[in-house]
Amino acid sequence: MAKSIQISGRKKILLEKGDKIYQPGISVDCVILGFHENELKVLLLKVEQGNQWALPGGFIKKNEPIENAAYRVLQERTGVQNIFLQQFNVFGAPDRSDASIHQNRFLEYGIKIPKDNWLLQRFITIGFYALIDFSEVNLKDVVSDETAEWMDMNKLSNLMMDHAEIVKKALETLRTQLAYLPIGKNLLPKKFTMPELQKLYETILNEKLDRRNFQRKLLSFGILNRLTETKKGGAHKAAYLYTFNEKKYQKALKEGLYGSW
Amino acid sequence: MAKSIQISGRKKILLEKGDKIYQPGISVDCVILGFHENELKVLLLKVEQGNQWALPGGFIKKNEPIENAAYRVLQERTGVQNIFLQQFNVFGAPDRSDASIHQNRFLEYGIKIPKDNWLLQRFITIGFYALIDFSEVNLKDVVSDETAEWMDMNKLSNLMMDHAEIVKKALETLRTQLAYLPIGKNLLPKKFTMPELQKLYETILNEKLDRRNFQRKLLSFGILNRLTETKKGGAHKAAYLYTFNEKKYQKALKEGLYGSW
DNA sequence: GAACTATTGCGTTAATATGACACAATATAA
DNA sequence: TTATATTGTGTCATATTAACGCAATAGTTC
Repeated sequence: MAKSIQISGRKKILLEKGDKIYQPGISVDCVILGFHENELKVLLLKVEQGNQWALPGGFIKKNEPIENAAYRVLQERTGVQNIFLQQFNVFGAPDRSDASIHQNRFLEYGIKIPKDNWLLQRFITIGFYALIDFSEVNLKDVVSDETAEWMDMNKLSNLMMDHAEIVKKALETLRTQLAYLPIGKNLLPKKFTMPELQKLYETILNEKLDRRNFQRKLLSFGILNRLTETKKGGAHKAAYLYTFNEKKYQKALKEGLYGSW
Repeated sequence: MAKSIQISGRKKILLEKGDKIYQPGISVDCVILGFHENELKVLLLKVEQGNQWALPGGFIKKNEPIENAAYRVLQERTGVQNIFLQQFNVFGAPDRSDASIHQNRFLEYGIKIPKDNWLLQRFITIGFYALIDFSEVNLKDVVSDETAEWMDMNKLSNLMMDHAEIVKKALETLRTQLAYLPIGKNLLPKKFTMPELQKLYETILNEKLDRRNFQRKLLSFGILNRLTETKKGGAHKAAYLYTFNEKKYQKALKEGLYGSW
């Protein structure tokens, strides 16, 4: 009970005086992607009212770099350190904001809705996508009445506002980046097998790939180290384990996998 | 003289009451690219004080789509209709803003600098890049004391604030997009020759390309129509003129030039 | 513990794309 | 008319990609 009041107090301060701390009219929203049981997952928060889901988001402090704000959101929700984080698009349709949630909160507090309250204005949001290792995530509920949950990318429904569009754009961006960036590292555990990596690619691209050609292509990038260990327990021939070669991986991140033209 | 006062009055209103009209703390900046005499050009504005140059930028009206704001800037400066316009990155380092310009303007007007004036706050800017046909541009000076000028991409200097970084990022984005988007259409006149198109690619990529292989590749995309006309007057063998096949071009814009994977 | 099964590692071949270059055609200039 | 630089078209060797074969093997079944 004490905790609830404390949280409630924090929310109330944010509601009424957030504009003293944060940049007005701008937010960040994170499309946090993980890979589990051959499914691409998105981390979503259940909003208090209704049966809707929202992307984890936040505001930018008055003196804070934007990436930092996105990183804060990630830390609060997942606790994961090793994260691939990248802004991909700004969403700013004039009617995208939905003030009703904040209005309802005023009603909860029994406060008359202040027409010029900062949260009731138009918000432009900067979309970030994050790739993280599902197995390292410990879902943290910073705010007790918000439930964080992994949802199947293919089974999303009831996303609030324009969040479905944001997720869609994030996935599109990831697909194009896949062609010239080494993507697997942040989505998979440190050690992984070639079939696992392939499943990840197939899931993102929503397309079957030839096992042998896939292996040849990824090895040709020269960013993988094959270990002597194999992954046993899989009821069939054991697959070799791989790790990313950190040095070459970083180089590929900067320069891309191809010389393009 | 009357015009100058009128303009001055408009500026003063923007300065003092812009926050009633525009979203606070957010701007758009446009990297307007043109191609002329085998050079990639950027449209820049000379700022009043000092010997500095700035990207054409503007603010977002309270009920205006972001793209619209960028488009307004383009229209004001160039008058061109057929434009490729795309947001590519948000720039929001806390120290990127430079309030001194606006502060000086207050001094000009003999007004004591209001500490909480909206223009003196931190601004986050959304970078757009635009590709336009140089030959169609009529540089318009909306504000009489601002000079708009095409500058060589390779000879930029004295850009204000973080505008050099913004231009750099725009060029990087253009280069990667070149690999899977049909770029030439908006940068060239309706009719153009293969050597001209090649020069454009070479300039953007900063790299020599083989004439014959280039032609084969671009024709293989199937987005060009060869006309029966040739471009004469070039002191040597006349080159065929081409146009973009509008239908196939639009399709390629959406789906990319390759199937990627 | 021998046979079975699904999966993995490693390889081959044909089709396609790319890179490097040769040669004939031609619009202007000399 | 000839010279010259540039364009249109084609060739060939090489690299990359797509499609597929076969032996090895971890666990399962009997």
